[in-house]
Amino acid sequence: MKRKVTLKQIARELDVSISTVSKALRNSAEISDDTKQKVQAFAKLYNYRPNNIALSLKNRKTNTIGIIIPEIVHHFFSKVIRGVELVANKRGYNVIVGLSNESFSKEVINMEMLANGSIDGFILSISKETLQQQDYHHFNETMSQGMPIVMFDRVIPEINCDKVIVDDFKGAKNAVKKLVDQQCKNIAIITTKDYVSVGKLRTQGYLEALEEGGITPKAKLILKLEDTFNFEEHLDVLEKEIEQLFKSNKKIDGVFAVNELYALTAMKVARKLGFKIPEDIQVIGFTDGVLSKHATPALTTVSQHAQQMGETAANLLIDKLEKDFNEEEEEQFQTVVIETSLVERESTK
Amino acid sequence: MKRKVTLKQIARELDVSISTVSKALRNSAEISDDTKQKVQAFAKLYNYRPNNIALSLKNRKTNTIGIIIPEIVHHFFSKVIRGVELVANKRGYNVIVGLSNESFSKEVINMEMLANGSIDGFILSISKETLQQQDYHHFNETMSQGMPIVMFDRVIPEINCDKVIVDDFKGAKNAVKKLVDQQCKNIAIITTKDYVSVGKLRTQGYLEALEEGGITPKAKLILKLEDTFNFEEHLDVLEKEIEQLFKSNKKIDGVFAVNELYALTAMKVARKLGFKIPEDIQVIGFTDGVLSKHATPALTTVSQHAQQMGETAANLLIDKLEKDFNEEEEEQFQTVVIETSLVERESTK
DNA sequence: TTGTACGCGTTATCAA
DNA sequence: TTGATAACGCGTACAA
Repeated sequence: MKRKVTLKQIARELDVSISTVSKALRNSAEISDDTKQKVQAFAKLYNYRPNNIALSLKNRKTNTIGIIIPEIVHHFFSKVIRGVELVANKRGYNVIVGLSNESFSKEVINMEMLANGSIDGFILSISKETLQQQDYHHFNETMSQGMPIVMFDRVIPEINCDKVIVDDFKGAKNAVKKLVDQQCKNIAIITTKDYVSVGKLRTQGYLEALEEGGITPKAKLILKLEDTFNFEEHLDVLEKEIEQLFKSNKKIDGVFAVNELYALTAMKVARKLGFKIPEDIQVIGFTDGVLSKHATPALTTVSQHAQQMGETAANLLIDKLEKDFNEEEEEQFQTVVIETSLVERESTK
Repeated sequence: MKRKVTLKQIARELDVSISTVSKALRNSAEISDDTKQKVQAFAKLYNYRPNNIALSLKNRKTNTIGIIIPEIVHHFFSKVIRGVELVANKRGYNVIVGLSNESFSKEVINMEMLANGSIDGFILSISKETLQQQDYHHFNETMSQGMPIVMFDRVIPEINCDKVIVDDFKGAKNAVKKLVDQQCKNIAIITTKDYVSVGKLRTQGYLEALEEGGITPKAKLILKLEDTFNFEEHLDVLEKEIEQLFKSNKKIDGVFAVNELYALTAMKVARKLGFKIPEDIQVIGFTDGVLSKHATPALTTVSQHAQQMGETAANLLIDKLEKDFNEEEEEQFQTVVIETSLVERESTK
């Protein structure tokens, strides 16, 4: 079990100095062709590769991006990672993943762990608990130490950093507009409590689409669910909530759900209650998941273009990392909005 | 934009030596309480944290695990990552992710990149292209440099390393046995070409279950699909293949599919052809995905316990990393088999 | 009780 | 053309 070969070992073996070896390997003009040949041949034989850690220490640059997400078993987030990884690799960076598991403390710990020299910058989406507690000191501290952050999807307007977001408002509005155009008169929305920024924005889009369609929004058609509750594991609770919605509003003919699970559950409950989709009730979800495509009927959705979000975030971050610090007068932050698109499937007419 | 504070800066500021600061922070008995207090207070004020990279270089240990997977937008793999991350974090390690995208060259490049000092060991699942080409030099080279590898799911028997696998054979056999017990007489299997080891093993399980059930396997009930082809994006091709299977074998009353997509597509096609599930045809899939749970009807599956695989792999790797090298005479490799379990839903009686 | 020196692996600068 | 030295940030054995 041989260790990785180092410059020092090559130097000793060939009876030259370390710096000669280093220069020879980088094809420096200072070194004679003779020595270069000798060194390079030896290095090749022993498969020499510079040690990344040593380079990181010397250059004070790790060429590694940290990505902190609330959950990885989730199509949206795994697609974002794929996008980040794609761009990162292309531009010579590695990606190190931290999961907050929607917990504030895990988010903080993970970030501190990585911020101590392991990475050059963060790409992250804020955990629900953090959003709820509104404690953002760790973001500000990280940035004040000169480590850039790019936030995506779940972002905070008050924090000064690059952001990549979906146009939640417009995406929701277009979706609901579609329902209005299809002659739906009683359109319900299944959404989250307002502290989840995306839930709030999507609700606003819903409201505006109704207004523009000449429909007066009704409070009882707005179902706001506590999103910290783990519905994935307690589907029955979710089903009851939605069943209640349908039962107390028998004229519902359209549903806009702010995520995939809500949408699918709505379809399931509706069917159970004897409604036909899309004949009696049309349903649209807001998601990038796989469930929609394979559901029966296949769900019409607002696509978020998750991979593109990841790519954009990675490019923003790396651009910042590689920017020449001299030329910039004032630090500039951008917010890139990724346009959504409506993917029409079978749950709408 | 202040940089991260280092021992050196604290030393200069307090007019003591670097090592005094270092010792004071680690609460060494050598240092006077007075100095300790002073140093610790200052460190706290400036939020001093040791630089991970420097520690890695010094200790020749990064406390980071590299995980290489073929694809991240996939429930099985993302669940494995979650398992790895969970254990890794608990034991003080970070996780750095590399995607091979099912490509041999990307797998090699990614591994080389990480093997040069960035990580202490690998957890990986082999790409399809690598399996097909049967070129495993990069695994052997990595290990010969003293970097341990734990393979999961897609493994190679000939390679000497720790492995975590699912009992594909038994899982498949149990599933098919279930169909036999339910009085299915014409059970088809939708599987992959044999170079994907899991496909092969699952096919063998299928065959043995039939034998034991007193059913003679028929070649025309075995559909082997080219798995390098991207069915997810060309679903119509997959549908045609399966439709063909049903049409030329009208008596099919049971289907065992080696993955989620095949199973769902089989259900879809069967329904299209007028069959009822599970009345006319019962279907079982082999997967850990979400689609199964939310499909209509919900799909009975062989669960692989992906997260547990990840946890097991991480524990194996870290155990090896932290093992005292003196006490070991001969390097021992283990293969841990994770038992599958049959999750019965609505697609079987 | 404090400080000096060294080494982890690399590169850049300067001296020989 | 080659080599010695310093530096990146840290911890520790040893000297003062």
